[in-house]
Amino acid sequence: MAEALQQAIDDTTLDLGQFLSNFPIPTPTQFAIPQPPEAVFPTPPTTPPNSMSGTWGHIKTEMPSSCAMQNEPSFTELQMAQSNYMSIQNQFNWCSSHPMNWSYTQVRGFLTWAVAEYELPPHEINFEHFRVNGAKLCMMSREEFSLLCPNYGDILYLSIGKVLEEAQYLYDPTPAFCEGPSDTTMSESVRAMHEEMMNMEFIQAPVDDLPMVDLFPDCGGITADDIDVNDKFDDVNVELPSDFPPSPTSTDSYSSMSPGRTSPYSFGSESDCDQTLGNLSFMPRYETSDGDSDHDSCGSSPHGSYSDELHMYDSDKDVKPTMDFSVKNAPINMKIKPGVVPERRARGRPRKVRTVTEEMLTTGKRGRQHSKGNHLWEFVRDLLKNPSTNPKVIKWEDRRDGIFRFVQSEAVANMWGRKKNNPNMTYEKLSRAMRYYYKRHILERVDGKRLVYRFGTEAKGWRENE
DNA sequence: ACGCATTTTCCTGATT
DNA sequence: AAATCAGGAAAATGCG
Repeated sequence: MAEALQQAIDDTTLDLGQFLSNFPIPTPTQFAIPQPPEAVFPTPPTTPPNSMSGTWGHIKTEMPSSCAMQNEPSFTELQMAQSNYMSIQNQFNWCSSHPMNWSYTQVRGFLTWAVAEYELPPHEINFEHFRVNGAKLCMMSREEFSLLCPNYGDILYLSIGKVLEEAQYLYDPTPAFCEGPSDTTMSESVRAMHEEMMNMEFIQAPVDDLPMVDLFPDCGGITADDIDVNDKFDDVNVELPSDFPPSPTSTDSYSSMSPGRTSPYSFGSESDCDQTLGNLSFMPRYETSDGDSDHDSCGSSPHGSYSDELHMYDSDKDVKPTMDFSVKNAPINMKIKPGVVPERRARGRPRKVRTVTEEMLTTGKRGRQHSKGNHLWEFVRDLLKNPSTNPKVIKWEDRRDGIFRFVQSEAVANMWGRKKNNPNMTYEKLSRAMRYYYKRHILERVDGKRLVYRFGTEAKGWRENE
């Protein structure tokens, strides 16, 4: 019995030394600086059965334990993750734990699932080649996947990324600084940097008995005040993994996932970046939306703010004034010409440019704009009906009168954005949509109370006996 | 193809 | 001071 247990432990845990060796400890500066834009890469073809939402490419990196304890994961993340991740268990029970925790058997289960899910020809995938535990699988680069499975390594690589993306929500507390300072006083560039940090995703060491790898012992070490606004990128070590796709053709950002990672847990190299950046094509911010929350490891290339800057340079739209960027280390076409004052961005919603390729890998559909049951007010109503969201993120103020309050406004926005495959959703935008409901009497104003709304005569289905 | 409905995005200004 | 509210404007998106 004890032997069997030990065997099981051996099978599920990883070699810590090896694990650590895969984590070159970045300096805070390296960590905080915005990464170059991420080439958009499609997600695997379908979300798991019963999943609540579409794709949402997140791969998290290790987070400081000191941070990990300060904030609980957002409800959105937990709920979605539970829904997606736990719903795809199969006979191997492979998704009952974090991929980093998987035994060889669970890895096999995952492979089995992937073969079925993506309709891969089983004879093309030699499971024996993947005789690794989950930790090792997660460490594998795209090239390694391709080596082990020449024709379908890419898909498997993306697939494990997808699974990690789902798994992260179950295991990952939001780091403290993700809730960082409200920053309307920050310069735009510092704000962008802060947003970049906020958008970094983190994976908590998934093995309970595995010591946390404290990569950033002082997670609060980086603050906006530490950053010289005018030197935002002066010491940027732009890092991209070696497999950073040059000149991506797959640009459906709504279905992008985590293209930049070499492995979900590894870091890229500077030289790689230099080689590839010049070939990248960039999309409008709206297009790159997934990337805001689509970051993977530190070697990846989150593209939120960085692409904004790029965008200033290649478009006369979608630019913000008062931004000052110097990207000494960036390729020439990524730099803002000195003295060029970006024009004010055009009003209205930025035009979207969409190109879809690699459709086989694309789950890719954006949440519908207004299909039945998909309206914002219905979504909000359903959150109120759901005991896992009410009262934690939204709650009744007066159940009978239909008055409710957003407890965690940004969490609700996050969830709404997730439903619509729009990671850029904010409470500000959501609330604008809410205000449109006043005219239609779906909502009524509740004066003097912030974050409080009331269902109107045209809103149905919110009453207890309805 | 077109118009409409429903957002989404951004903005300016006001209020809390 | 920051968050929120208000509502205009314009664009995106899906549906009929």
